[in-house]
Amino acid sequence: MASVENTQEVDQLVRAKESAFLEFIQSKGLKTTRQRSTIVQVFFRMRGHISVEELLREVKLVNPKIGYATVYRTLHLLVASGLVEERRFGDGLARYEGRSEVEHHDHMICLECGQIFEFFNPRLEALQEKLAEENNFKIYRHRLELYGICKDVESCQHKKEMAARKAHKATGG
Amino acid sequence: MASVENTQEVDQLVRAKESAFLEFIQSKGLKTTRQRSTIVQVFFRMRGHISVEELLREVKLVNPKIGYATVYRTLHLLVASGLVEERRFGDGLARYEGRSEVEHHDHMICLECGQIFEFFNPRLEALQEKLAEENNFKIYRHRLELYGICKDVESCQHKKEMAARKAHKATGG
DNA sequence: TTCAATGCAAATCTTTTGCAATGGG
DNA sequence: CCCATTGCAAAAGATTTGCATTGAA
Repeated sequence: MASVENTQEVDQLVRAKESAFLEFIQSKGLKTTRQRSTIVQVFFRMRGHISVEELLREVKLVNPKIGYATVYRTLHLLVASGLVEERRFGDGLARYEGRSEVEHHDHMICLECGQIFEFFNPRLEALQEKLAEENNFKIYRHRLELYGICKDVESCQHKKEMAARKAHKATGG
Repeated sequence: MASVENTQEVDQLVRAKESAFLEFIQSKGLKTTRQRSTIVQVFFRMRGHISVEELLREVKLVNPKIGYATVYRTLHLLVASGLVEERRFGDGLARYEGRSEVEHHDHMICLECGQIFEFFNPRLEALQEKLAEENNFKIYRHRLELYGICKDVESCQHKKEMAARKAHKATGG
């Protein structure tokens, strides 16, 4: 689910993110370390909604001495810096997202294949603002997740229909 | 946050919920027990977004012998029966909601006082459906949570403003 | 009588923390 | 040099599970 990429484009993005992180680190009077550098670079080279375990696995390929604690601590710093967002989709473990965090977006989660799609709609955002206003509520942030079945490459909706038909056939005859 | 009520109306609702639960239990070939009955009755007598700990506390007032394990197990059955919904608002512990689950609704969570408000808007629902359709996605369920500051009885927005002003005054002079 | 349910404690899983050793500024 | 950071292991907090005992059907 969380793959690693290597292109010039990615290199550039990783460098930009890392220097933004260093700026944050320094602004707080904290220290730049080999471990933090490794974790940040590996993180931004990954794509998707990354769990701590997934990140640690990749980090260990670069430096096997780095452990859970440092990864957790660095992720917290990344979240504090605003470069990364923490999300929870209900399976009890945090996931971190940093690649496409520039613009806010919402999520569609496929219950069949586990894929997570991102989307954004201005009307939806506006409507939420309007509703909040009507209720004297000031929104700081929000979270919208649609859980269902996607019609992706492998066509989960198709598979689902086939399975249902098969089950019906089995019980019916 | 989770209070207990006693009115004829509530009695009736609790009885209805309990018999629905018994029906589910029996349909699955499971057994009705004193403990399950207690937990279900106490749960539906409570209001709000109930944590396991809150529920256990109330349950123990009725039967102190009942422990965490049984409460967890019964809540899972309640969720499986469709009478109760599990929610997670990001503080790392599950909350259960059963009282007003008849119609779907979304949530506004006040970051100041912790209160959780429920709301529902058909246009919002329709817009989500439309977006999903455009993306060939079939929604089974969704979750929308607005995090911010409420303007409730104690006026969190007012308190927030005062605090900011105070801080400004302190640093400014 | 039979097998699910209970209650306890132990185990699990994710995340955090204490602390001695390390290393950046 | 000073103090933040690391790495390990232990702790913490929420939830699950193993198992002997209890109790519904």
